[in-house]
Amino acid sequence: MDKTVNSRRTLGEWMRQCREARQLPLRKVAAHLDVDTSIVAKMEKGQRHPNRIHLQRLAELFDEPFDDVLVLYLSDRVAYELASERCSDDVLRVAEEKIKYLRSKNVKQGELEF
Amino acid sequence: MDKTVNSRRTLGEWMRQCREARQLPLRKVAAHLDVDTSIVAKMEKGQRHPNRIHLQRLAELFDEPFDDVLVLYLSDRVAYELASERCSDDVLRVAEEKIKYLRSKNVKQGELEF
DNA sequence: GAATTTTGGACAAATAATGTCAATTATTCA
DNA sequence: TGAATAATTGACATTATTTGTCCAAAATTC
Repeated sequence: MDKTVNSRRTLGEWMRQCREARQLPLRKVAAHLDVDTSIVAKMEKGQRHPNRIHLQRLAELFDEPFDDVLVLYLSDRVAYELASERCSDDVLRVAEEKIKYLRSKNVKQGELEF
Repeated sequence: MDKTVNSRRTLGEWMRQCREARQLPLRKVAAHLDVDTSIVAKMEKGQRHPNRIHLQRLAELFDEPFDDVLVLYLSDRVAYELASERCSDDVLRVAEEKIKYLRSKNVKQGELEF
């Protein structure tokens, strides 16, 4: 649970730390992701979201398991969405139940349609 | 936590149950929300998301505390987003920490910008 | 079986997200 | 210092996504 990658850090901060640890300029990461430098700068600040392909490339570039990066990414989305809401704890607990519920419902129907 | 409203039910299912309990046609709810009937039908199936104003009107129409409806709504969004991901449990736990982190960061900066 | 209700899809309008570019600011280091 | 490189920022066009309306077809009710 307290994996080094994911604990109390945003995806952007993880990116920046990885990049600086390797002394790479934004340009290099940008080239690897095949986007403009400014996009990477914004990603590191949480102002832009990488897509799945970006995540894969980040994982390979920074030598991190893809799943960990994915968790980092998804939890970012949830966190940014809920950070300004008073009731975020309730939301997370209810969401956990609801996910189970949705899955069981879809298993019953034999189809996945999220 | 296990409030009647929120436990293991989607927002749409809650809407439908409330509506049927009162024997209202979609038309009536639609009028109250000021949208087309088909939108309400889709909301009940989770194919359309109500906005904040809709939530307020739903709360008053079905006589439910607004905050409960809000939790129902937000947890729906999270659940639909994560239901198809393998690692949703990790995501929720990391997200919880991250929310605290984001808040403390923004408190320090003295500004809210989510 | 007529009237009402519900469902679903096509469509246009509104909104949000994405990436490129260029200009400005900051940092590095010779 | 000052030239070169790096980082930040905002404007902009483009693309996706979301939203609601309208309409026609099913389904339900009575």
